Amino acid sequence: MGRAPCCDKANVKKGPWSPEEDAKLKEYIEQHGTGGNWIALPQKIGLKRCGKSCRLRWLNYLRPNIKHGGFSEEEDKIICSLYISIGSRWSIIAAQLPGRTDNDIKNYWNTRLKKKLLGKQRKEQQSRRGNSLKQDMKRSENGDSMLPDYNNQSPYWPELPVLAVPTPYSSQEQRIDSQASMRRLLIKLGGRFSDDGHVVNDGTTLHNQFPNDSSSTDQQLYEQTVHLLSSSSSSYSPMDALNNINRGTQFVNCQPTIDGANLHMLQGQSSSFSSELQEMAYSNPQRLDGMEFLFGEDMVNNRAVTNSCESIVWGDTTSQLVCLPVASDQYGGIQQGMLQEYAFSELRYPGAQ
DNA sequence: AAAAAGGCCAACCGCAAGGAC
DNA sequence: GGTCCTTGCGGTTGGCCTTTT
Repeated sequence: MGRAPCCDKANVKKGPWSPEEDAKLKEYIEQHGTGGNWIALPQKIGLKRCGKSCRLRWLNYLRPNIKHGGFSEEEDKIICSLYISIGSRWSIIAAQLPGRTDNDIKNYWNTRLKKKLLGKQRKEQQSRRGNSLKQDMKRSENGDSMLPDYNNQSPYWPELPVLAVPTPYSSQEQRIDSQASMRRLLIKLGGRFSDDGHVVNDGTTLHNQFPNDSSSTDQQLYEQTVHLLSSSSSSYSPMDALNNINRGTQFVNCQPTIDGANLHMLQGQSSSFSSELQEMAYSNPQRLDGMEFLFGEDMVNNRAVTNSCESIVWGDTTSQLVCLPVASDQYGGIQQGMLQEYAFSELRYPGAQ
């Protein structure tokens, strides 16, 4: 038995909404609310529309305080940061941008922001490649390796935002709102708060909440969000509330989220763009200066990482909340990074090396 | 000036989660 | 506990608009 259709498809209008339909819907909802039942709503007001369509129209266009277009630099940064951190969870991203809808952000990302960032990065890559090609040829003449000089390249990383969350808060009220917002976000992602408002994070809690499974995106999502918040500017107020979380907390048997050999994505999201970013990050840990907020101090500073059997201690700093990649036995440290970058570059610029 | 290509965005679709019964 | 229904979400599509050839 198949699923029952949510509405009578034959008797339902599709396509763009007319001003009359908009007016009907808006007027009704403003006066009566949705009544908790979108499916029944169009019949009540005599609209030949599917309930889902009404809901979408209301949420994306008719409800008050909706902003369209004109994304600010600040919003760009937030979107980029959150996308890199949590992937295409548009509803969560939208929740951090008042007045923006998930659909709007999704469209904006797919049509503009993604290209903007990749374009920048490719441009830099090309100009750098021109320089390094000259160097390679010079080395080749001297009998040196043809492998690129990884130590002398300028940052490969695109000019991504360096601030996870902006600091537009000028009043205490806004700070509180923002804390509440972040709190809701963390709860949504699986976090819990004790009565005093602190995140409950006693090790067992988290261990129980998230299955011991490297594919658990919720766990990773939670970790990354906390990390994101904890690494942002100290002037950002939600951190005041979150700063002390996770002290002494352990993720028992926490699996690394990036497998060194297979270049798994940080959070297992399916976005190829995010994958590209993560690959770049992983293959170029020495180039992540200033990107601590996304990848953790250790990764940025090229310090030791844990292996899959170790617990990750959420110590005095929260910077280790992101599970870091493991250098497998097969490859080692810098060599691995070089190999991966070489392969990645080859993929992007076949025959260029 | 016209056609083609590309960009953009509103809306649709199908799936999954969660609640009600 | 199982089934049905509704909601919410992310991916995709179709059509309009703009730019390029």
